[in-house]
Amino acid sequence: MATPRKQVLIDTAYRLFNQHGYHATGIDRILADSGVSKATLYKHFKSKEELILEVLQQRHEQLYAMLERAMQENKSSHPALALFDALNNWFQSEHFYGCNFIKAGGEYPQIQDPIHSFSAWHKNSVSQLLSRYLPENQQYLSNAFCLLADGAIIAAQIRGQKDAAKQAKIFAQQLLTAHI
Amino acid sequence: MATPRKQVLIDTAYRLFNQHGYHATGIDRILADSGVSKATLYKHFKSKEELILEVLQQRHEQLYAMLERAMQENKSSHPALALFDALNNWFQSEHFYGCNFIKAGGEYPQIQDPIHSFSAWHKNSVSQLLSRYLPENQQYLSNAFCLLADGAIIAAQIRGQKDAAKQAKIFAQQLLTAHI
DNA sequence: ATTGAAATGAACAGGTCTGTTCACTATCCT
DNA sequence: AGGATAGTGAACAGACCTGTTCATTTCAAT
Repeated sequence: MATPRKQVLIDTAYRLFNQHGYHATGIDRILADSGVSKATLYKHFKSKEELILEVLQQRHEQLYAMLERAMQENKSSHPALALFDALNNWFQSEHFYGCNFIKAGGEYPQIQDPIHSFSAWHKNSVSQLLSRYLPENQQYLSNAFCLLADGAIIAAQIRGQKDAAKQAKIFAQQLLTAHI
Repeated sequence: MATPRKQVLIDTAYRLFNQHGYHATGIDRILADSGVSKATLYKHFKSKEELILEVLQQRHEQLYAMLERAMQENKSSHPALALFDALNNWFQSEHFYGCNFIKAGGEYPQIQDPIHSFSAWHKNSVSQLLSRYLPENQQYLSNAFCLLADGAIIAAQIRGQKDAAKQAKIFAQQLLTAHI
């Protein structure tokens, strides 16, 4: 069963946005790479912005599910630390181009922009997910883990520091044990 | 004494890049806002890319000098912690739109791109500056502080969490005291 | 007052951008 | 067989993009 055209567009756009950025990726390039006609794109999405939002929406669902699974499986000493194992796997993969939401929030800096506010919402929901896997008396560490995680993403993306997640995990561990 | 045209262009471009991003800011908008003619721009800069690089260069010098001064003045309990006080001041200012270098590295994702590699170089030089203000036996904390700092920048920029630097400072303090 | 450097304004070239429209085709369901 | 659904290809509009060119103006230093 062939992939529906709409999904082909989303997948292609996702890849191109990652490789080249949102503004730098034109509609025509997405169409050429996906082999879909322009009329079809504008039947499924009323604008480029809507396509971007759907790409981010799907990416959010993937990521959220992946993190939740990782923390439930709990291979690390503490469930919340599994976040950094997941990050590490991501950084090692060929398809790591930084965080979509950080980059989208950077390219659309106005907080009232739907793309920016969706990115903010995503980051908030990850923070809340994290706090569900921290004990009652260590809720405040959710913020620390978010800082370390986003910092690691930046280090890996900008500086090419692919071991950033491993380092972040060590520091997160130290914070956990510092206050038991 | 009037500001030279070249500097007017750099200042205007800096503001517009911050407010709207690099791709989203066209040359014509920079010219209109600065009141400089197009011929003059292309006498001082051979391309838009060169203008971006000079904007980043000046920003790097400002930032680096500011951080070095903050750590030398050393109003916090530990010189390296002054980084977070500086970040906090920045986040509170009206002119905070996130880190130029993170956003530039996001909009120009190819590591061989001069804009991306300059951003990487900037982040590395801040990391080295930091390690100069950490004792011999705590050098590894330079990485931790970088992660916390960049994470705080993202939290403030994307999520509007303006107290991110204050939180980051607390966690940095805990890491410092955890290993004395 | 003259010269020379610096900047201007305006037009132009050649692309690229998003988004629209329309006649036509392929496919599946009944 | 007939009709609905989905997609194609191509052309078009109108705006915006970077970068070039050149005749003209401004202005400070000599």
